[in-house]
Amino acid sequence: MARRSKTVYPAGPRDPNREPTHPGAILREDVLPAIGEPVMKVAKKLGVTRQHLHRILAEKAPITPDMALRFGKFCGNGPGLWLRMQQTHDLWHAERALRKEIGRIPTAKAKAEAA
Amino acid sequence: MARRSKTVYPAGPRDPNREPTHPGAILREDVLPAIGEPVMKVAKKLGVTRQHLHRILAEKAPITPDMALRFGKFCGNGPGLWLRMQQTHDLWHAERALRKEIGRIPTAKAKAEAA
DNA sequence: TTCACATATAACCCATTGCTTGACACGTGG
DNA sequence: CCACGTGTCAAGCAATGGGTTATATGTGAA
Repeated sequence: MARRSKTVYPAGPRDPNREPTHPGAILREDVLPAIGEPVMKVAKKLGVTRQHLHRILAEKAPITPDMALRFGKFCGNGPGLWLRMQQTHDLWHAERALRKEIGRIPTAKAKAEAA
Repeated sequence: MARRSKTVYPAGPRDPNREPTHPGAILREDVLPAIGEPVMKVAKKLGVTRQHLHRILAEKAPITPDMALRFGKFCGNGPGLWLRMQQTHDLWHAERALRKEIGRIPTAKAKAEAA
């Protein structure tokens, strides 16, 4: 099993201080080992360069909708999983980067329009 | 109520031939009217230019994680909704654009490694 | 009428991103 | 040696997100 977290079970609600797992980690630690094919061939089948696949595995490139569709087909589980993981990851980083700015945005109250 | 679909209830599974609603449509047709504030002021509060907000309302700019956080705070419902809508929208378009290419990607079978 | 303020759209510019190409060092097995 | 693989880097390119400026249109008040 992958060594991504010490938490075993149950996971409980997300810890906002831990960076959400990059989908590349799952691919690197779980998926590709299970497949057992060399990265070169996988990249070829996916229709991307081996360098780009490496960068995803190194968590240096994100899973775009494009890539989610490719992995989804290749893994047989559809694009949703990969896309959601990436989105969670992105959101976590954006939240950190914009925390101060978001704090300044007021919450709008719905105007009581005509009944 | 907005005139985005003839379907009333129940919605049923997604119709793959209909383009998923762009989040800008919800903002334009439901949210902003309910708020009742001029676009200029909303843009100011969100911390973006009014032109950019217009582009979103015209469905010509996407909801990025950045913008999702802003709308999430402003609307009080968090970024998830907006981000998911955009993702669904993006995925639908990517699926169309890459249909042929994805078809060529084989589905990998897990190698039966050591027991 | 003019003025202030709003909507809505378009063109341009710029920094960033996703991905490819090409190259490099390194390892392993025939 | 050589074929094949891993892993990383730098340069380049096309596309994108967003700001800035400008223009056309509309509306209510002095």
